[in-house]
Amino acid sequence: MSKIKTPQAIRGTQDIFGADAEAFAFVVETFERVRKLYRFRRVEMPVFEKTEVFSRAIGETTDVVSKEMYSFEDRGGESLTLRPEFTAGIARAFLTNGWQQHAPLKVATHGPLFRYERPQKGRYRQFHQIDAEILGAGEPQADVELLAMADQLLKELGIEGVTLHLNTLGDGDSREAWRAALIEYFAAVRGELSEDSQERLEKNPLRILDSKDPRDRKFVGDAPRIDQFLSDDARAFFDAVTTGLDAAGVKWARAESLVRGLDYYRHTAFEFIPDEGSAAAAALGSQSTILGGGRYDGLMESLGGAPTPAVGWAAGIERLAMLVQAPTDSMTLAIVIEDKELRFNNIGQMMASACRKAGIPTLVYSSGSPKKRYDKALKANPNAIFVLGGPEADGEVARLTIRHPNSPDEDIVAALGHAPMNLMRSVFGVPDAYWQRIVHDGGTVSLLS
RNA sequence: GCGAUCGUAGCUCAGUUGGUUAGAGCGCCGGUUUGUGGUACCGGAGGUCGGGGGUUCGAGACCCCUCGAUCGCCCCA
Repeated sequence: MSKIKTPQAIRGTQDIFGADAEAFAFVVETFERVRKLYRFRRVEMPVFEKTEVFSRAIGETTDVVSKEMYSFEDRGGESLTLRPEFTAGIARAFLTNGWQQHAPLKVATHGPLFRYERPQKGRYRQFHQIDAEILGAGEPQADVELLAMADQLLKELGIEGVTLHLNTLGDGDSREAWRAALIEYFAAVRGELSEDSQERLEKNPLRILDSKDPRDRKFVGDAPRIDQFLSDDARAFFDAVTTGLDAAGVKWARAESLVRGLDYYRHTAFEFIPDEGSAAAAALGSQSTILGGGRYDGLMESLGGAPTPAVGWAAGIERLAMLVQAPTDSMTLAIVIEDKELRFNNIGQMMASACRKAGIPTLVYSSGSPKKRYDKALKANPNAIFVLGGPEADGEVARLTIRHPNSPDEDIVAALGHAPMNLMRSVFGVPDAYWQRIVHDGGTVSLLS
């Protein structure tokens, strides 16, 4: 009989547990709270879509589409793809559900995304993002509000040392003119560029601007700048965004070489990036962007819809979680059942139930030797321990010992309220005043029949 | 897709130029002690040394393949 081999987890997936899971939840909870402050409406989206949703929206030549998608055929032979991002699916939903009627529509969501990449620090094949979009809003104030929300979120998460890097890619015409000028400029020095950038020259010349290779960097400084190609409208739009951010108290830095990888971006493009040398930068390894997005006025048309201006961002939950300290649950009550008689287990469960209904996180220890139970309870670092034991003196039916392993804690006394007190009174006839004093100071209650 | 490092107990790791029966700490289980419980001590369970092949009298150590992990490149959140 051969031993069954335990299957391994899929490469690049994570089983998140413990402090990491708490940090993850803290990010999501904070996002949910902040998005409500800005009245973004919650949406739930499918995890997979027809492949064309992504290939048309994101662009066939992008890395995401050309080599990172999890695509498969369903039983009907249709090509489906696990979503590599939120925006394309939301745009599809906007069109197929007639959400034009709600425009301008502010929506927020979060969940898993999938990209077939080599995993490394802060990058996974299944990863998770929070996402916010404003659909059907062409005015720069939408960009400002969206960024103000992102800025507030990071502050409420307690993330320090991160700066909003902001750029404009101009409108469609500006972007094309700039792109043409960049190709002309870099083509002239083609042979001196890095191999990667010679490749980029064909596929995505804008990306040469933020190449890390020193062979490229020496040419980047003198490369044509978007500002030279901005139309009056595009310039006015960007000015409105920047002055709006100043008014909203959002700090930002101009990043002329910031371009975003996906085809659909127009006008505003931005990333929140840790400052060099900061603790955040160290925690993230080579991954720098924690939140990124921009305006995608052309996207709806690529999906066959009417021209619809929109702007949005997404942030990696794992990356944010690496930068936050989740608040720990402050108050815990541990109930240790010392006697092995079954009825003590039941009394312990009644006590726990009463305490939990009163809002106190409560743990019950009822397995292993009495000493082990107590030791385990101590390791949970509770504010108070109730030890429920059998009778030790004549006339006793049970005794309850209350201990404060750390220091006497007023809060837990207040938080307990009357629920356990009432329980003790009804089960054992303990007077209120006595209970109050015992809980407060620690000690033993003798429970008489 | 490319590169570097790594893979020994549940966890963190030792394991000497290849040489008897593969070790420690923590954790887990059991017990003793401490006369009021987080300590200390004793004992126990737990390993096909990631998997496969090769070299050798002999491989956890060396070689090849493979899977996985970590970090970096590309790209991205």
